[in-house]
Amino acid sequence: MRVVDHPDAKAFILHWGEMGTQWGVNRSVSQIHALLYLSEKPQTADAIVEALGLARSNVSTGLKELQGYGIVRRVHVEGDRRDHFVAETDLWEMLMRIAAERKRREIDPTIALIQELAARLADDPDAPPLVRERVARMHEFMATLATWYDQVRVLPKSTLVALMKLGGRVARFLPGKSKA
Amino acid sequence: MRVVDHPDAKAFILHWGEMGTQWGVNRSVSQIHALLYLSEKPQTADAIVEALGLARSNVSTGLKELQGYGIVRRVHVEGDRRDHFVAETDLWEMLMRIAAERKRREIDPTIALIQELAARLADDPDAPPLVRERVARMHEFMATLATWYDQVRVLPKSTLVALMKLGGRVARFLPGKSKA
DNA sequence: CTCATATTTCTCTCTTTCCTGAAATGCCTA
DNA sequence: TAGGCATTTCAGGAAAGAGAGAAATATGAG
Repeated sequence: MRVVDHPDAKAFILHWGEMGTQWGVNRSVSQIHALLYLSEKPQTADAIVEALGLARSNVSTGLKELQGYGIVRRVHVEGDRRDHFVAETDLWEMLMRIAAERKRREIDPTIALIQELAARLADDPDAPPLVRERVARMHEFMATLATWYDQVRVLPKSTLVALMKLGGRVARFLPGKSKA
Repeated sequence: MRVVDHPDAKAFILHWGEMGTQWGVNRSVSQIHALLYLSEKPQTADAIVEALGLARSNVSTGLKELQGYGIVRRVHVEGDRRDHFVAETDLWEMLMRIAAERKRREIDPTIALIQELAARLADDPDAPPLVRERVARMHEFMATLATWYDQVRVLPKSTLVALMKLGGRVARFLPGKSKA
């Protein structure tokens, strides 16, 4: 019996697909990911085609995209020539990889562009002062976030989990916040 | 002279629009936001129409959406009957509000659904054990993140900024991590 | 090396989303 | 409360994106 035959599994996959579309990921890609996440054994592209009712070509593209994010990988199954695929099941790992890839694709180029705009505006006597300032502030803000992210991403997963469990209580450790 | 007449300001607005599309926000909405962010004075809807070359109705809808996110607000200008609009210029505030709204619209309903699925699967003897487990783990993971977020969002902005500046060094404060 | 099978690429169609212009509604002022 | 100006709603058309199927390419076994 296929995973997709269970109504709750199906509901999960469909919702995951919709969720994807709201974050700029195409529906098929998210659905394929959800299916693999719920699958016990590595799945062939054809099994995915059958389970989700998508075109073979579409599944191929989707799998490539998911591998690009590093959250799905190809595995070899003994005695079968076809490629099989499995999803990353550690959710922390999954989140970190998606974040890393979206930063690389979208955030980093944005920071680079804004930096260039800020630099040009700084030297331009015709630039409206407020535009100059706001673009500079935006660059500074995004660069700060990026730096923070780069530091946090390399922490061991166990440390991240511990920090998360700590929640708002991390604030205690700041100077002048020792009480709470 | 309009902000949009400066080439770098225009580049900023166009890029912001594209960025929006990649995150599921429509191009016009993001462009309107960028324009207001760079504008010194409150702008009328008609000024936005003229600056961005959009239809009046489209601008109206976009402004409503931005107000829904809480990052643009209507202001009254003395002696002018028309509505004027300004963007939130504190970038921390902006980010937090966008996060809050997207959580409310997309994440919370997702958690609710997955919780329900997990509950049903737990009672269903026909549910594949692995599906049961994976859905439960997904719920747990998202709920943990949501709880963390709820705790962090209420910290004063100054505390958040301080924590960010601390970067990876927060890890020092964890038990067993005193060195570093 | 050849054939069979698996995978990817490409183009065209279909769907969805976006945007516009017109009509309707709301609101202020006289 | 009537008239004008401002805003919103709505339905149709345009643009963008997703998906299907056919053709091309790659891979591996014999």
